[in-house]
Formats: sequence, structure tokens, C-alpha cells
Amino acid sequence: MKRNGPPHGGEKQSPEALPCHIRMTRQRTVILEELKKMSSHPSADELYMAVRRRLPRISLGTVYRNLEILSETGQIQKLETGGSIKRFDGNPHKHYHIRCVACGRIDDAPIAPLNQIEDELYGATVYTIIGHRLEFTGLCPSCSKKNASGAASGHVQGRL
Amino acid sequence: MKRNGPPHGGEKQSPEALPCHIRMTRQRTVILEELKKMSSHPSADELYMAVRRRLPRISLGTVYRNLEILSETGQIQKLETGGSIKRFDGNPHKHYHIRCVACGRIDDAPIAPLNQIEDELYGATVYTIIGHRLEFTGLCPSCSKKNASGAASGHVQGRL
DNA sequence: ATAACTGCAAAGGCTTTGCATGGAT
DNA sequence: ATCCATGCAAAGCCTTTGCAGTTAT
Repeated sequence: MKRNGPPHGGEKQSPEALPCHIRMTRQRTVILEELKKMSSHPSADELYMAVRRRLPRISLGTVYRNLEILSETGQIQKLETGGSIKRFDGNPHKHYHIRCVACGRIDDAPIAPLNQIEDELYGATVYTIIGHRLEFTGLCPSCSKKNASGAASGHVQGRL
Repeated sequence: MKRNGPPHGGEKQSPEALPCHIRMTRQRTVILEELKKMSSHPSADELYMAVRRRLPRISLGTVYRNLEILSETGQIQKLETGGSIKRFDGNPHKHYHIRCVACGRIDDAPIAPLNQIEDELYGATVYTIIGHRLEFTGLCPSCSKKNASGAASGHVQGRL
């Protein structure tokens, strides 16, 4: 079914020819609306939970499929962060993020894009450069508090 | 067995108290040696293949466990790149990478560390900053060639 | 002697996919 | 009418883990 793309979350999919006509289904509309409403850079599953409040019969697979399509059409961003769980951003514009290494929370990083940084590589790499991604890591307020109290051996949260 | 850490490759593990005495087993030695020998930032599985040439009976689980320990003791780096497959770097020093979005190949990015960049966030975020990661994306020579020839609809490789 | 480690296999978690059905254009 | 999209469930992939036996110190 997939031409030759990687399985799992592998490295990256082929540009995967999108269908000729992309239809606007109720599911797709709601997924997009809910994602744009959330500032929390949700995972597919978190978004699924949110969407389910409006479309109780939607399936997780549909959410995944739509997130893929929406990101391929540039309406949203699939975040490739350090964590292995994929997260999505309703804001399609280039910006950086900061990620809590303890709970996985992701926020926008208030810093201007490094527009020239890719130039530094031009003569120096054999790659054709496409872009770059800058991600800060840290502890969110909540985890940093927990870390300070139960500080014995530096315990950290399991997840969010 | 795991205290409270996330499952899968989740967000990040707790500092996971390492054992009191870390033994140097043959497996660990070979894994470290082979990794340092490879400049290709291999995945656990790729390294497993390499190590197996010297220790045919080693198990993949052992490779994973050792990579975890070695990275926690700072002898190697676990790369948190955009791809969802984890890769490892025998070079424990801070440096950036460039990743081929088509095949997942990773090379070092020949660019100096941005030592001051984290300062820009100090007043501006609620996070306690730990570090940052800069990753360039692009096409490696091999994929860029393939992309140019079969350029009809921009096909790209499936994996490495 | 004993805590740490290994091999093996099974479990786990996130993501993708096959298929029959439903729906947008 | 056509072909894209959905729901459901099963499969897939990478990674982690339980356990019993082994080994470094």
C-alpha cells in the first residue's frame, strides 16, 4: 500500500503523492480546528482525545492520516523533536521550540529564527541543505519544582 | 522494574540510578569499540550487526542496555534527532548534525557550537534551560542524485 | 560471594495499513 | 459516478523488560 516508504516513524516518508483532490471532510475540519485551538503541541493521541469530544466515533487512524496530510499540505507542522513521540503544531510558520526533558511538554521558544545559519554550511558539507531545526531542552516549571523537592537523586516525572 | 519512567522511547528517562559498580564486560567493551570505530552514527540495530561479527551470540537487548548505560555515563551520545529511530554517536563531545531526510543518514555538521544562544532565553521562558540541539536537514549526495534523476514527482528513498 | 550483566523471548507503545463501507465533489 | 476518506482491527517496528543463568569484582 505504501510504495516504498519506511515503516514506523522511520526516517521520513517520500513526498507521497497526495491524492489529486483533497476533500474537506468533517473529520479533517475538526482535527484542524482543534489543533489550532491548542497551544500545547499535542501528540496524535492527545489530539484524538480532544477531537473525540466533537466526533465520538472518529478513529485514531483517521487522526494520524489527517495529521499526515495536513502537514504535507503545509497547514500544520509535524514536529520532529528529540522525544520519540510525534507532536503537532497548528502554527505552520517556522519557529523553534523548547522541550521539557522530564514530561515532554513543548512550548514555543521566544527567539528569532537564525536566518543565516545555513549559509555557514554551504561550502563545508556534501549535503544539499534543506533547513534546520533548533530545539532547546529544559525543565518546565512544574517538573523543575518536582525536581527541586524530591531532589534526593534527581527524580523526574515519567511523562506528562 | 523501571521505577516510573516512560515506556517506549517516550520523552526521556529518569536519571535512573546507575548500578553502584559498573562492570566492564566483553560485550560492553566491544560495543563501545565498534561504535567509536563507526563514523556513521548507527542505530542500535546497525551497531548490533557490527558487534555480532565479533560476538555472534550477543543479543539486541544487551546492545540497547549498554548503549543506555554508556550514554548515561557520558561515554557516548544518544542522538535525539528528528527521525524516530534512535542513533548513537561514539563522540561524546557537543556538536551538531545534519540529517538526510530521505535516507536518515547522519553526519557531523561542520559548524561551531552556538555558545551564547541559550542566554537569549533566560528572561523569556518559564523553563529551566538545560541545553539545545541544532540539527540541519538536507539530502545526502546519494539521495540528492537519486532525487535529481527520477525527478518526476520528487521521489525519495525509503530508508537508508 | 554477590551484585551486575547477559541471552532469550515476550511484552509494550506508538504508528501504519488492509479492507469494506461511507461520503464529498 | 468516482475516488477519496473513514472505522475498525490487525500488523509492524523499534525498544524495553522479566527471568534464569553467567560473570566480573
